[in-house]
Amino acid sequence: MAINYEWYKVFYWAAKTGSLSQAAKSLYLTQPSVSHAIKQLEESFGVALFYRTSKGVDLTPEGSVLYAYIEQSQILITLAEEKMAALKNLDSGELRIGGSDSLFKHYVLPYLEQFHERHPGVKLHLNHGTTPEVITFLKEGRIDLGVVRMPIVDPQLQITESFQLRDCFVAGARYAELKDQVLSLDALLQYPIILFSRNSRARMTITELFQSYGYSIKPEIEVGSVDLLIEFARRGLGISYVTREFVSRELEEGSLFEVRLDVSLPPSRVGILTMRNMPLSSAARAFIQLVR
Amino acid sequence: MAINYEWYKVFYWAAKTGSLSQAAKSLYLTQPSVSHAIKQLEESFGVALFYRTSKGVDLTPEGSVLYAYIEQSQILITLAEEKMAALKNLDSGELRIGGSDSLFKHYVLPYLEQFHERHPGVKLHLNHGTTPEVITFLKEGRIDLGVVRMPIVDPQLQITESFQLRDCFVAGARYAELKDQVLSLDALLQYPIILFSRNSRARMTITELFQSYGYSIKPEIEVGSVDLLIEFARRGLGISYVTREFVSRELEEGSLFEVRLDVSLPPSRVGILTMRNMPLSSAARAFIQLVR
DNA sequence: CAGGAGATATAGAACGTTTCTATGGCCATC
DNA sequence: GATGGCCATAGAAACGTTCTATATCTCCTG
Repeated sequence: MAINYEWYKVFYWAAKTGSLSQAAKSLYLTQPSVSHAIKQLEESFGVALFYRTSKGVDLTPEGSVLYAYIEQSQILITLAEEKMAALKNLDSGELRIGGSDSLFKHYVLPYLEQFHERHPGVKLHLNHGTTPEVITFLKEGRIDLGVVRMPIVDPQLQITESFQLRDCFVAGARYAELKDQVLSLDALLQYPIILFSRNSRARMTITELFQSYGYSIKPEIEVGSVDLLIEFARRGLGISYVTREFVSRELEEGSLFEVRLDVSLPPSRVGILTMRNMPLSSAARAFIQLVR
Repeated sequence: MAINYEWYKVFYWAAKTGSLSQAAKSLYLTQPSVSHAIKQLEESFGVALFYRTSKGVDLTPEGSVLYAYIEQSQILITLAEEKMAALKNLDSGELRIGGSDSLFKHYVLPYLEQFHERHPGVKLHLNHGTTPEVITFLKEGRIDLGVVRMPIVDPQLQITESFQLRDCFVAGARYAELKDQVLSLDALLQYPIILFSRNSRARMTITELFQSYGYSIKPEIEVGSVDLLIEFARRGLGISYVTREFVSRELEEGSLFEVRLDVSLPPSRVGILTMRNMPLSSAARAFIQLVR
């Protein structure tokens, strides 16, 4: 006869309490059910597991041997169930996010702080990379979600659009004369331009914009981080193309000002990427909920 | 929803094989059954356990956590089942027997040898004691079976009668003149008698026999072991009252001879005692089978 | 690009097994 | 001798697993 693992649960409680009636209570069953389950277990092994006494039941030597194993097994299952509950309640687990450094710093960080405050048991892993790298991480299962600039077109990905970002050109005190002007693209190109290095979405966007107007934008300086973009502009090395939301502090304190143009720069959104058709972890679900 | 421990078995195999179809084969189920079980487990936890891919299934991070526990648990259960099979097949386990030293030496030993040869994995424990002690051991669960002289009357005990023993008086060369005689009880009492110490069944039996004929038997010497009983008789210190089966070697080689009497001494049987209403271990069952 | 192979998901019916109630027997205790 | 607690048994009912049949998706192949 095949053994039903449920019987082990019954056996465990019967042995632990020394009473079929008690076991029945613990398991919210009736005593005959427990009696029946034990009987089937005994028949399966062809060995008696309990001595029936007037006070309850005692393990036979064979029953004791079985109990030694089953007790451990049941304890592990109990631990597993507690652990799963902890995972679901976000008392443990982990959240792995991919994205660019600048998005992390300016956009994800406040949410992460909030998330961590609410769920201190969840470990956070941040993997920075370019948008294609983030998508690869996602497809390889190395991260739970990616935070990148829109637009992204990929049928495998589930995209949740979030915050809107507007890019703009900014300059420092050195070009103070531009403060009150509205420049044409043509006029802007007379100044030294600082752009983010090639493989970024912002760079592609602005290049395409100039092309669509028949111009070609060629940066004087290329840098690899948003921080340098800002720093170079402040020091007057040129006019930087940045995301306005990332320089809000500098704009407020006046160390940078926006160079207005006579064309509008297309806004873009931050998208949260997850794998379509792949279940999300509780932590990832909770984080997306928070961001939305 | 309450978790059915059978689902863990399904989960284990699904995770182990990385395929619901494979798990179904291993468990002799159909694929939809496995799919259903996993689904219920996931619903119980409120967490996805597997990523479904075109090639099969992969554990989610949460599923991996669960698997770490469940794998151990299932391995323990497998070990338990193997151990129980070994116990039943008498590849392991133990057999605890209580009885008197003399019965062990002359009666139980050959059977034990045979048993041990057949089931070398079964550990043997011998506890010697008087008949009342053996019965106490039995009732306390310290031994599986007792080997004692009949008769025993105890409603709690299950008694299997076995070999017949006949007691007799034996003497050594010193009393060679008795070899061809048939003595009356009266005549026997003229000789020095050697008896086993008080609290033995044999002693009680012979005392009662003499009393029933109106005599009183008073030993010259009392000893505490059958070996001494034999040794003293051989050295001519008196006539010993022994179990004939225990001195068969001495009778054959002629170092002792039986002193015949004109009354017949009542035979007694060896009884194998077990607890009534208590299941026997496989080893005990096998041993009793062997002895009968 | 169409089609096949193989994977999982879903729906609904059938089957089997657990679970229950009711009862009896046993033992210890009062 | 009565009472209460314990386990075993019997039979019925309800529940849940398991099945067959089918759908959907992906990957691989001709």
